[in-house]
Amino acid sequence: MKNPRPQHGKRGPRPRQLVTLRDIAREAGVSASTVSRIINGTVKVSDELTASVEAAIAKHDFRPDAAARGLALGRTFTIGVLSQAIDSPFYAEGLRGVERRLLAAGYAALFMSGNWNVADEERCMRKFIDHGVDGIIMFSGCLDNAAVKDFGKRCPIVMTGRHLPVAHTYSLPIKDRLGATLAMRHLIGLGHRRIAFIAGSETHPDALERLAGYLEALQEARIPFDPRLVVRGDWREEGGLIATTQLLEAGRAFTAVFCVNDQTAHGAYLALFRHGLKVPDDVSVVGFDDLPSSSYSLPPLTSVRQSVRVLGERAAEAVLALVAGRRPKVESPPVELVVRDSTRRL
Amino acid sequence: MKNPRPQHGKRGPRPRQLVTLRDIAREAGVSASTVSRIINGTVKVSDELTASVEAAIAKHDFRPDAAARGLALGRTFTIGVLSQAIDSPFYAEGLRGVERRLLAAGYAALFMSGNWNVADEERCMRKFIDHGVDGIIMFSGCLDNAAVKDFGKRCPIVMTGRHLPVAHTYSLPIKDRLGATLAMRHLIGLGHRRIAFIAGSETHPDALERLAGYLEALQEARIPFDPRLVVRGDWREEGGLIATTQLLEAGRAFTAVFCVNDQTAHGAYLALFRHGLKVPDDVSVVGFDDLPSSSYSLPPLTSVRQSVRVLGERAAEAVLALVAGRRPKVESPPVELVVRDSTRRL
DNA sequence: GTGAGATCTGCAACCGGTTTCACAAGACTG
DNA sequence: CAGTCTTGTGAAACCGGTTGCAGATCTCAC
Repeated sequence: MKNPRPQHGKRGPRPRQLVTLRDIAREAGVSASTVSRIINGTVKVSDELTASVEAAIAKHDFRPDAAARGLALGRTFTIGVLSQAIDSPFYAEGLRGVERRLLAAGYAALFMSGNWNVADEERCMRKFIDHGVDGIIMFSGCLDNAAVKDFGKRCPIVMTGRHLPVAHTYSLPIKDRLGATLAMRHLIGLGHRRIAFIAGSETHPDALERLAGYLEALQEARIPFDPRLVVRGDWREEGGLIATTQLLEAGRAFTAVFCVNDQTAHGAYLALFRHGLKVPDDVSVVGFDDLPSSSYSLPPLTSVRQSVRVLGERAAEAVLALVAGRRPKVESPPVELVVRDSTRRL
Repeated sequence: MKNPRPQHGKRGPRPRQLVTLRDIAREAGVSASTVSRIINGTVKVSDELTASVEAAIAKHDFRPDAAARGLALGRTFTIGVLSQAIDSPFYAEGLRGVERRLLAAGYAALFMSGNWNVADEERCMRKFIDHGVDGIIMFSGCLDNAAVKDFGKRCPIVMTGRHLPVAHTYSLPIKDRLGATLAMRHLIGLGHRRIAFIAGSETHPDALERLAGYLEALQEARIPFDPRLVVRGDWREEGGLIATTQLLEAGRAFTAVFCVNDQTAHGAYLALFRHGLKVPDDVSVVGFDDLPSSSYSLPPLTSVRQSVRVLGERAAEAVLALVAGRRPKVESPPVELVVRDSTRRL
């Protein structure tokens, strides 16, 4: 005699499957294989049987068990998405894009945050593998290439930012340098010569490239580089606040600030505000990323826009292609400068 | 003769499991059950065998297949988390809290966005079920009670905001009304009498409760309610901008604005700015939620704080308890008013 | 009427773990 | 030294889907 299925709360963790494919098969008077075929539409089944099976499915609101299907099929229809912090407005935009695209394809996303440190990133990646994701999207992580390559052996990976020539891996570059020069040319075109730069972390590739763009634009305009106008931030408001305060208190003369990203610019705003300086009357400010909130800052911020949301969508597109065994054919979204009210002609 | 395992890109979607538990067993000269027991520590196994099995595991970097384990165990160690939008700074904070707590417990989170509409929410919930999540966290959804109850039959649910008396369901109320009265009392205490309110959507329970708090505080102070001072927003910057502009252009006299949330307040800021009004000199503004960015708005925003991150952590705590068959013992985080520079005495 | 071909369906073997149960060996008791 | 109790291990049966293969039925042509 078969013992009854374990009930909910007691010991059995889940009530297992309430109703299984074989239950449906029995009820409809067919075999399990037929039910499976009808659900997946893999082979033509007579209308008669289809109808009776569908009736049984509807009656019990049957949904095939994900784990069982995953086991049989060898895929879980889940993609791991690694960002640095889910509550960073920058990454959030990207995740949004990823989510949309994946959902449309019937995939779900497992989001995890690397917190800007290697150990956490590694842990996340490991967890992705353990959860059996079909693919991984990495938003410009700090994991070294060898490690990524290693994970790449277990499942396809799409990276934004970095380029990595590994099989079953795809890279979606971010046009950091170009974006930075756009911002700088804008300021220079308005007559600014003393332009400060609030940088990101010293190791992050995106940060380095943006700095490179800053330098390139200066050189292009034959403006001598003054290292005292470059201060390190931390990608966040706080860093921008501290760095700008530092510049101001050190008495550095500057008429404009280019910030490595919008959050930094918001911090800079506050520092300027506290020192009684007005944007753009006293100092012009340009950001990078064009966060949604930036069009609501006071004054609305001029910023470099490379839609992170679109980047996310494309990354999702690419990872789906990899999973399906196709070669992805997607490009990074275009970069442009969005001019608002935080910059003015000298 | 056994045919070789399918290779990566070609036909088989995934390379299946590179190395299985039975492979390890064979290599270590033991049975599969022993390996399983060693991995999970369910039963004591002799040190000798343990050592040789662990060696084999390490050698091949073996990781048990999630789908297979999920099938056998009846759980997937995955929790579905429904918010309205992953890129909303409000929800992002909550998701962050959820993520932390779940990760610590070895669970992963499947995040999905309901986009403030019932159809999407329902679709998300269905997807959660299809993916076999062990539990669900809903951040104040708009799904009706009956539907939630229905999903509750399939897996445990924790809701924030709403209260729902259903088995295997737990609610974590948000102290909307109390928070709103705190904000209002602050303004009234500063001498304001003409206080506008920018509301949220008309149906959302949180929005209604905050409105109720607004009314309650007015009544408490014996200030007559002027319906023309209440305008509907949409929880976002844009709604705040439009609503405030409307108030200003209709020539309504007011000395303070209480906004249903911080994003709305940021929109209000911009509207006031565009009309040449200064905060707090001309108009005082109070928000709700105390988003991280609010301490960087100009001027820094006075706001009601009920840590959404902590709320997320507690929700995660609760859902883990439910999954384990325990009764959750968690409470909503406290509410307090954070006074910054956007309000002044009349 | 029979054979070839096409179409539909069921059996049974898988996917890769976990767990019940039985059994063997060692530890204790009397 | 027989008998009971513990303890460690393996064989085999699950979990709930998918799918290769073979057999059944039906069509059509000669």
